[in-house]
Amino acid sequence: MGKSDEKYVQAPLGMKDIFPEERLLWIEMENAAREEFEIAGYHEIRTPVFEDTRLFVRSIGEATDIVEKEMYTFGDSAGTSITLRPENTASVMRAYLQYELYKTKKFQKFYYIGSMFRKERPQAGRLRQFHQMGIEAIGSNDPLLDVETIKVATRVYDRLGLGGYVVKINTIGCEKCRPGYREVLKNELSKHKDELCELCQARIDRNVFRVLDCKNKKCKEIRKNVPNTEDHTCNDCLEHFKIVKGAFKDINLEYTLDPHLVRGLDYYTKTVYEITHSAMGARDTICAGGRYDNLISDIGGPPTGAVGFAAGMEASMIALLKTRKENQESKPDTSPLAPDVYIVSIGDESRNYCFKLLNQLRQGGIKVDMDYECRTAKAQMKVANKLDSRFTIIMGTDEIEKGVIKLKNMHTGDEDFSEDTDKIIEIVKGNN
RNA sequence: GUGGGUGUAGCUCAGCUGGUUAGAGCACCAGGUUGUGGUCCUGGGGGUCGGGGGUUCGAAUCCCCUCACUCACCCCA
Repeated sequence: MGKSDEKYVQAPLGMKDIFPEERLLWIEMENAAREEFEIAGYHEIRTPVFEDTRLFVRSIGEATDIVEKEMYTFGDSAGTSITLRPENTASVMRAYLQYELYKTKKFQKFYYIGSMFRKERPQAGRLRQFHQMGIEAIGSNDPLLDVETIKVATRVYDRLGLGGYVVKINTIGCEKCRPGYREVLKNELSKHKDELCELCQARIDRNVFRVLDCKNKKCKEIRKNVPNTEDHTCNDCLEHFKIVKGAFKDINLEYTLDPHLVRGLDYYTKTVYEITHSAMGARDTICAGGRYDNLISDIGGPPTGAVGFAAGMEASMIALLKTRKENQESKPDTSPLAPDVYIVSIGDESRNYCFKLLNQLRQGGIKVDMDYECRTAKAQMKVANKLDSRFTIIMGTDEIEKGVIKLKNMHTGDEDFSEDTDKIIEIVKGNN
């Protein structure tokens, strides 16, 4: 079969397979996240991978690129429009609302880890099916929670040994002061419209805040003379932000104030933040989040303060791999995928005997495998070596007749005989 | 959606301005060692040179189309 064969099918664009070796890193990252999340009192919620399309349109915002052109939207047989989740926050809020969790316990903490879907052109660390892990603290306006969520994210990275990340924070105001600032920005920038890059000219009407983080030189020049976010933020938001900054100091967490930091999703209010990593290059955000006090009311619930983040797992992994490579971390002596024992069967007549032994050893908790290709003893030994098996058991007619098991230590080359399977299990387990 | 780059063996890649049966390293398989790995030696299998069309006596090489992958932009994690 060739790649031109009409039967040949490959994974759709932007979809990736993760094989056992790479999966080890995923497990490591997931475990680090789970442990830190649980330590901070966040518990896992698993929401459906698809939702009613309206949920995302209302929460993320109609005019965002995600909703306009990046969602995987289908009609089901009943004619309702469903969409593969492009992010998880909306779903968590929907669940909070749907089960009226606020009635029994207003304040709740959740975390999630899972696949998200966005139909965009894939590139480094960005796929159409990608993975995010994140936390949400729902039901409180406490600024301390803004900082808590950031601290939890950094603890996950610290646990993984990812150094060199930068925490950036900003406030984007609330529904009271944000519209006013939007108008001021529009007016100011319109005066220099001709000097702005083509993209920013469009952004003035579309999403004026985006001009603030444009990388174009001229745009950077122009916005220097534009009033700052904080000048147009209401007292409420300023006070909130002040407490946030103070809390950073209290727990010795470093941050960079980035007045140009904006968010692309409509639901953010007040504090927004990003964690970036230099190993990434052009697109350096590995984690982003903020407060979204209006999201729940936007989808029909009571006014409810909430804050959280989403970390891109592929992006985080690229950063992690790069720093590990730079630090030249030594590889473990034994492969985590290696079996403890590989059974070499000599002669077809011994195979059933070996299969029985294999199952006895597995019953005893030993990671053990054998040859299923009826290969020569030499070939089986090679496989054992390749798998990095610590032991081999060599069984031929001699051993079976004598009623013994021949155990070979692959590191030392020593061979031992034993009549007792339990003794074998003991030896293997004692040699970790 | 826009722009650039790349498609030759399972993997990483050679293959000069078109010239005989398309190569290397690694990996794989077998033998050397008739029941024993990691080193070494010997041999072997595997490619319609992404696909289609064109130019030519002759195309992996030049031209066109197409597909795939990849990087960047937009946007976002």
